[in-house]
Amino acid sequence: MSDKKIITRFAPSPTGFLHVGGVRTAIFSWLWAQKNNGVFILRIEDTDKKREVQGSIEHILVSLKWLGIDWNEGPDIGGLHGPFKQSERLDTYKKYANLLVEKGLAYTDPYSPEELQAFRKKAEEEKRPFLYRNHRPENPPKWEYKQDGARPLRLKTTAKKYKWRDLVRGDLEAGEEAVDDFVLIKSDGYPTYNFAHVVDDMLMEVTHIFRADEFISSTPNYLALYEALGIDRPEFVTLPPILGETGMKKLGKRDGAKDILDYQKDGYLPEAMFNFLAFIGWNPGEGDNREVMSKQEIVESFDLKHIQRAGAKFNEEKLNWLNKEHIKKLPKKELESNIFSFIPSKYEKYRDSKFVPILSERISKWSDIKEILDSGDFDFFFKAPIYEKSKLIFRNTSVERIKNNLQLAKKALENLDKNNFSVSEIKNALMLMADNLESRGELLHPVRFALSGRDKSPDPFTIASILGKDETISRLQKAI
RNA sequence: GGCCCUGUCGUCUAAUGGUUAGGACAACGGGUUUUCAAUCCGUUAACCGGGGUUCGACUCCCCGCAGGGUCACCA
Repeated sequence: MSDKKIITRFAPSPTGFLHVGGVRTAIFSWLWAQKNNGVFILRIEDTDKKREVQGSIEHILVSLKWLGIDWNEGPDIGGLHGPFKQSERLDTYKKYANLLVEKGLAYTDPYSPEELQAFRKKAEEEKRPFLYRNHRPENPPKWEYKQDGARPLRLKTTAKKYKWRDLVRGDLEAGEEAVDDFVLIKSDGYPTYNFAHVVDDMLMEVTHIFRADEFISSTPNYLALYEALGIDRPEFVTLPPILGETGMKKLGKRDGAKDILDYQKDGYLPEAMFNFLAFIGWNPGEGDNREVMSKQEIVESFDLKHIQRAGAKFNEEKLNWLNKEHIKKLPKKELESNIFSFIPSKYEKYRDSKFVPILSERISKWSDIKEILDSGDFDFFFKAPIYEKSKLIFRNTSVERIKNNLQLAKKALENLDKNNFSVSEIKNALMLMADNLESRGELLHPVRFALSGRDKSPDPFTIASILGKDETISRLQKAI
């Protein structure tokens, strides 16, 4: 590789939200730029006025920022290679379109949409690929650029095989059926993606193009355009598809490709999301078994060599696990403030440091907190439990004995300092008692049940500590 | 149908001719001072098939098979 500055880009179209596939592409491009001290450009491909969705540019910027993906040049901050919205670059496309017309490499499409459709239908019926160049007009009208109602402009291609190198897939080639006279400028005066991205990547000096593998089949067309414009090819880095969890098909909106910001709402950590997405189609390889990695560690380890070729299924279970791992790494303060902010206001009473440990070990994402509290499993902390006598009994210990054991426990706890009613103090006191008995369970189980009134709950020491000395003693007395 | 891509445990993957095919998630079993959770330990589980090349193939070649992509005035 030369000492040329590495420049990558992410070029979404503002047609809605960013889903995991798009973000993954952004992450890989970003990583490669970071890794090489290069430049990462954000470009908005708003050439399809019909599909454009209001507000989606802002939404995209917010999504990337949430994940900690920043750009050196982009629509909001400008930069050397601007403007960064294709709708603001129409003169540029027009200029290069004219250049191709002058060279005799582009021509006007004289057909109506209906005529085209008929050609296409015929090809399909004959089970042949549709090739526009089979219908190339003899004497096309002179091309006229108009904002609207013009004739489309097409590239005049040569039917030939193309070969190229992909940094992930290796040497690729395609038959001449893969090349066709595609549209450069649409009848509304806007360029197509196929034309605009090639011109822009050239002018923005992009060195590496990261994109998903559905673009492999159109690469010969791009190669034809590079030739026509007389420019060098950039490097191609093809990413494997992300597949839906159910099938083999590419993850689309239908089978759950969510807005990446939905994961923020669900309470996933951006670092975990980044980590997870970076590992869809990449890993550090070479016996490096790390999976829980910080963004910085990923940047340092990132390479093109270990980008996968085969598609990978989106596995939410693993995402949950990974998110939990990242939660565990959070500093105490940050853990607490996150948990507090995800406790719904009607459960405000639970916004207390005492609840942080028992909540944090039971969740894999912040939104699980609401589920736990909604389930009522923790209600007993603020509501006196109602006992079902049979559940107080431990195995086949007699009622008398249980009562006696509860008395013992109560006595042990009464001796503790009210102001130092900590988990470890309580544990010491109760264990001392329990160890004198036949089994620890015959003391610990009734105590836990007396405090919680539930089959399942955190351990008795933790509950007692949260309830405080007075409430603990009172519940024990009630149970007795 | 043409062109093209892909193929290791259920899932994500390591391995670049020589390993008892390794790790992680999930599942299952057990331990950890009673239950849940957490944690620790362990178990089950894979090279798509068939031919070659080679002393030796998950790794290289060929032929199949299966899955996917693409054939837009969408990106």
